[in-house]
Amino acid sequence: MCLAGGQAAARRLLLAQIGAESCRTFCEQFFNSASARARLAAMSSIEEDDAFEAAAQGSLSARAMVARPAPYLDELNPAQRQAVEALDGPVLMLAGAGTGKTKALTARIAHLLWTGTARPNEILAVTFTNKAAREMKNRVGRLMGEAVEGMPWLGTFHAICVKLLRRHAELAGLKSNFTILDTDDQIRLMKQLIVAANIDEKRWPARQLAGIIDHWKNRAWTPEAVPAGEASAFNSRGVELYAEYQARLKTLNAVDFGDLLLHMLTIFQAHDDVLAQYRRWFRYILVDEYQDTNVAQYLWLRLLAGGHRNICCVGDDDQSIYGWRGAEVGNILRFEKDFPGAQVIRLEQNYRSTPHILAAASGVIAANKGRLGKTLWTEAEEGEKLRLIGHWDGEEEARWIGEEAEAMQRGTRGLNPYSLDDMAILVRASHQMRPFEDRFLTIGLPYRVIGGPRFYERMEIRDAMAYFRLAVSPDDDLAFERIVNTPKRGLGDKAQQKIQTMARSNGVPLVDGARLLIESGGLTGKGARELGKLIAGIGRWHGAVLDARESHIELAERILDESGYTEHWQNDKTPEAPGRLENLKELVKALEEFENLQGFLEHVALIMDNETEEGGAKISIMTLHAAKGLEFPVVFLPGWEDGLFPSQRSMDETGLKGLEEERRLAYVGVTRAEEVCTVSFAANRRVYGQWQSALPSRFIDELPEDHVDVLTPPGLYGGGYGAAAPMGSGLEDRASRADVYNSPGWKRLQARSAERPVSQPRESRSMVIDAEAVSAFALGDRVFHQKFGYGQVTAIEGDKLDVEFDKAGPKKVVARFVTSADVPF
DNA sequence: GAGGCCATAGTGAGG
DNA sequence: CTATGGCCTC
Repeated sequence: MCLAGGQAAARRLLLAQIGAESCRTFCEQFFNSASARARLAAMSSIEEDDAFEAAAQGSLSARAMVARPAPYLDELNPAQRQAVEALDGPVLMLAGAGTGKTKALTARIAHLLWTGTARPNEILAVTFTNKAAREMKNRVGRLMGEAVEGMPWLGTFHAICVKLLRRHAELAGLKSNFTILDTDDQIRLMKQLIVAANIDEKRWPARQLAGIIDHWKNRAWTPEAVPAGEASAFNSRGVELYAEYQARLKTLNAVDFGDLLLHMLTIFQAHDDVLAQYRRWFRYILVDEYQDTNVAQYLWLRLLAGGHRNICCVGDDDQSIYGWRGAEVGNILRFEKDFPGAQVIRLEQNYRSTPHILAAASGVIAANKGRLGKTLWTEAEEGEKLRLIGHWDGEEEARWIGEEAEAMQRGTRGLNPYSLDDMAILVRASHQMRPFEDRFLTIGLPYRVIGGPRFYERMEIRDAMAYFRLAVSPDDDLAFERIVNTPKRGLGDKAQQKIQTMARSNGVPLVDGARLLIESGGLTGKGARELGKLIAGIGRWHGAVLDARESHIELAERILDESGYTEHWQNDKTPEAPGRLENLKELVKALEEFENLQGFLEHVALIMDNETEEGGAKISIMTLHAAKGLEFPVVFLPGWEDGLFPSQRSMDETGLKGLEEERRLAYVGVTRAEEVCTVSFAANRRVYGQWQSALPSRFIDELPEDHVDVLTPPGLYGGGYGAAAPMGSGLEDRASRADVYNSPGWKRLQARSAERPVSQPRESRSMVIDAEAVSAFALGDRVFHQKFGYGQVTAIEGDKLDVEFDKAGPKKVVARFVTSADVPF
């Protein structure tokens, strides 16, 4: 846009030349020469659409010019190859778990490039996560032999929409430098609106409103378009608040995540010329994880693909697990209707799991109705059956998995040792992680939690970011609100109220409002002095940003020091303070990868992962949702109990639909495993401090018997399970204990275990110990307990011992939980 | 204005 | 049971 005329003409010429080259040379140049990359990088810039179109028009259709066969095709199986070579027209690639979906998708991109069918910038490839986008970029690069810097339109829905919306911001009533609010900002904004609307924010919390509005945006409903049937939402005032929220965002020159898509969708719908332009640009469209698309994304894709219909969607209806987030499985089920004549290609050869694991997964998912249907098969060796084990309570489950992980790590199962990195524990809900963390901490088993609170969501990081945001744009009111009294500047509610009033009555941003307030003498004393310093600071930092002489890293450090924020945490004596200072250092370090603060902020708004990872091998703990797309040789699936998994709440909310989504989640869980998959459940679990019993999950009944191996834990059934009740747990009184054993799942489990020969080749360590343990102790014996460590027996009462532990002091313990300290195992 | 106490709530999680 | 948030007191 702002190129000097001569330069622009030169670039036009250059681009036209590229277009006229044979595609082989083109690819070679593009991927192998730095200058060609630079040219393409320039070409991909959003500001150069004139040049872009010129190039597109001046190009030859070079498709037929390939002489050499493409190298990546040899690595594909027939179905994958078919999916890769069907370049024109609508294609639905139904790719089961572990069938080489990403491989096919990236090969398809490579094929588009290699055959000269499309240039890198004519391909729109959308994913849901940054991780998926990154991986795809890397893999296309590897196939083509170089990093792909010239694929500007490979990214997440949101990242692509940001690029587009910056270009067309004015059509949505925004300036192109709009800010992107995160969830935290949104909620604070809504809270203000709720209070302003005189609604009791206790009964109607902002979080809930945020959820409703998000839901509406996912359905592509603008405030005007929300159907009347939804009007009762949020005390009947949901739509009204939604409209106010949107208006407020507009005045703040801000958007939330949902808006990124919705604004672009409305622009496409209202401006034929804009839509037509992008239909010309994006000649080939690829969509990953199509089963996860919501209505807004679906409509967006349909509009863009509407002309040429060169759209390839990849997905697996059996892995649709984001219905609660607005995803519509219907989108994938309906694909052939939406795009008549579409080719449907099924990828069914699985390269990940053993036949037993696949069969178990298929057995579970078969119970769902309305599937497109796939039959996964594999050439892999038979391997082990899926293992099933019941436990008395959640702690025992955690203990057993800990021991099992250690055993597998040592290779004592008669198999090769596995690294802890090869193992994962997949849970339904994040609170299930805790027993494992507790257990692993006590036995010193290294673990990592995937998907915990993320780096950029931590308080100190968000505070620091707010300072950076103010330095870049001083009129960022939400950022100002966040840090005006952080660190404490003696500016409480009342002072902040005054600033708000002053700003609003003068129609200026909060910083200016604050300045006016001081000048008018409306604020005095310490507060005024501190506020004055803050305002001066913001002015200075903003100057430094504009000036750009100082490196942005030094500037960032200076901002944190001058604002007193670093000092604030240095003076803080809570145990978290050192960690927070560490995080701030990390943040500054992260700046190094960017050229300036603006670039960094843009990046962070869309990318929130925390990728710092060091240390040795660790077992991974994560939710089933977080595990999608990952694979591990060894997978543990604990907590398969009705109510927990399938989740009661999910079933209550959406009935059969919810249950089916839970079942798909089970399918996702099992199919993460390559070699060993262990499902477990506990008869009792402490939930919010209360003991609750549960029946084994109905999904356990759905596991086909021929592919399941029932492991018999010691002391749970087959006699003597009462001994396993932890002391003082209150379980002794539980009348419902027997009920557990009346469920079909349990009976089946017992029937299965009865079929098994008495001695099994693999017995857990505690089983062996157990046999000796019951009668093996005498007063004064040295014993070892997994939780309490070493100690000495001071009394014996049946199967209960009083033990004086060296570290933990006197405790009553059940004999089978201790081992003789003299006997090494 | 800040710190402490009490009440309350508590799936899943991408951008 | 624990984390968070609002309210009340100093």
